[in-house]
Amino acid sequence: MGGAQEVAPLLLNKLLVAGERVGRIVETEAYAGAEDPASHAHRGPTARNSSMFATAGTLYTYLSYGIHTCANVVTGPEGVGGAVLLRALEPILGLESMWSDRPGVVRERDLANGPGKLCRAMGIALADDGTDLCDPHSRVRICTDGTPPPGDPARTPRIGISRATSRRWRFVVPGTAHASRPERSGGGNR
DNA sequence: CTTTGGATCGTCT
DNA sequence: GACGATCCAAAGG
Repeated sequence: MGGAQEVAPLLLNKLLVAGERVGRIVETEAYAGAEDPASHAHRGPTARNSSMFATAGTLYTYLSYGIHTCANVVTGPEGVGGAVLLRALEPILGLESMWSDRPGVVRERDLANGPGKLCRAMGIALADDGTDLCDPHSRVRICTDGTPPPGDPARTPRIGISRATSRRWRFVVPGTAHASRPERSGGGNR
């Protein structure tokens, strides 16, 4: 496995499974280790981010703004602290559960078009931190239905951070209606 | 449509 | 004691 910024676009179009719920990943962000000032791993391992330093394929969940759970895929190698934040997905299976866990939502595309919403819709919690996403027996895991990652993912700066804002480490499936923000018109990709 | 501010709490300074 | 890898409702154009 390479660095987080290499893995992030490869996770696009993969399936995230949590119990009976399944969604297709359409938006990711890369966060590196000590070298990345915007990463939780920037200041080294702590009690909160310890699973970020685990082996590749580990789930790292954390509490955001005291309210929301966010989910990351650790990219390894062990001890580095690189991870990919899962920012949005397209609901595939288990829609009934998603609707009931997302009261007030009207449009299907609003079920999981944000990192906090994604965890809520999928039923992923802080307790799932440390899960082995590659183990077929895990409640939360990642697999594929054969759909390859897009050859030309949209690339933008990461959202919601105040440091290292010039790095364009956010990746989106082109044309998706399920990203956290609409496709910007006019295109243009580096 | 865009902008603004409140919610809420664990973690680190 | 301050600050978030966010979300939503409310208010303004």
